[in-house]
Amino acid sequence: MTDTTQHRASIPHSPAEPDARARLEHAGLEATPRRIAVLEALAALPHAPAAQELLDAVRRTTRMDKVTLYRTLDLLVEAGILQRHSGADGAFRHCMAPAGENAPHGHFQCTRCGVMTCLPPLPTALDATALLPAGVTVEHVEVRLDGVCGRCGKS
Amino acid sequence: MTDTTQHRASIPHSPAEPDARARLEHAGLEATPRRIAVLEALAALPHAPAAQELLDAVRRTTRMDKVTLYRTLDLLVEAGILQRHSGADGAFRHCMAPAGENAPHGHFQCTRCGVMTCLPPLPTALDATALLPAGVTVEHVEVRLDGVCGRCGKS
DNA sequence: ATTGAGAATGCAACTCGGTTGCATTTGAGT
DNA sequence: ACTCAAATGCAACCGAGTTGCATTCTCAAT
Repeated sequence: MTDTTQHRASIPHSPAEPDARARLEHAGLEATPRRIAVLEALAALPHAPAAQELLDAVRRTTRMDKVTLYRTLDLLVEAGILQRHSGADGAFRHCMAPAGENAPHGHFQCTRCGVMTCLPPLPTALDATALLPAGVTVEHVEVRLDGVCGRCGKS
Repeated sequence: MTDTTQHRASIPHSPAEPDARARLEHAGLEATPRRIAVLEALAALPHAPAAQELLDAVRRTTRMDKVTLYRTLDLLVEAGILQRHSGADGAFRHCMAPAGENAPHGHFQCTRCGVMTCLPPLPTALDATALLPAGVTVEHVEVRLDGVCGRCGKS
């Protein structure tokens, strides 16, 4: 049968595609169409989207179930390709992990529109470890500034 | 009918009760039994509990619906008596707001047992505002360190 | 090109934290 | 005691994220 369906993500290769594929294969993961689509959609967004927003973006090019998205996000976070951050609304956001692994960055989230944006790497590296109770090990530092973004502030 | 039920929170006044009552009245809120019970339970806990854990604690002395707890927490956060923080698991935790309002504190959360503990006030006051995009206003700073606590680290 | 095994995906149903609407109860002020 | 607004309980709901299982896809070995 001739394949006139849109079951396959037969998008003409976008410029970001080879990069996404490379990142996946470098991490030892299969470079499947959905995973590439997720990475491309994420790279194209100027902020760190919630799962639903990311799903909407991916679906403009690729058919994908929400469960697949959640599993893909788990996988990519596990592989260190993405970072996961908790929003002030209790939903998670994801963004590309910066190249310099050791340069953690914080986020700003608007309490009105909910958009979360990445900040440049933190200069004053939190030496908060000095404040910790004895015997603890820190694996991850989360810094989030909540407030009102420029656009919401005007209206 | 004779009232043999435990509908009323007829706990013999605990030492923390007058304080809780004072805080509520100072904020212009009715000092109802549930609100006092929530504040007492929270003050008695050594960490910042999730709603379910707090509800369990309150129910050891007072009958309370979960909706009432959530509404009470909203109210107390709004009044500045409590602080709300996002856990790494997406659930909120609440703790007493420290006396010095201008001294924000961070939190440590164990990724295994989920317990969130308050840290001393941050010494290196985040001057991250310098990193922010133009036009934004910051209302709240959230700093969370995720890792393994002493107890979980041993086992 | 064919095929077979394991990984990836979709679908449905579910869990869990939190919320909403509405009826009932409580409690402060008369 | 009476009244009326505020507080509470109950049931039903919502959205984010998860689980189980059947189907489809990938890739490697023929």
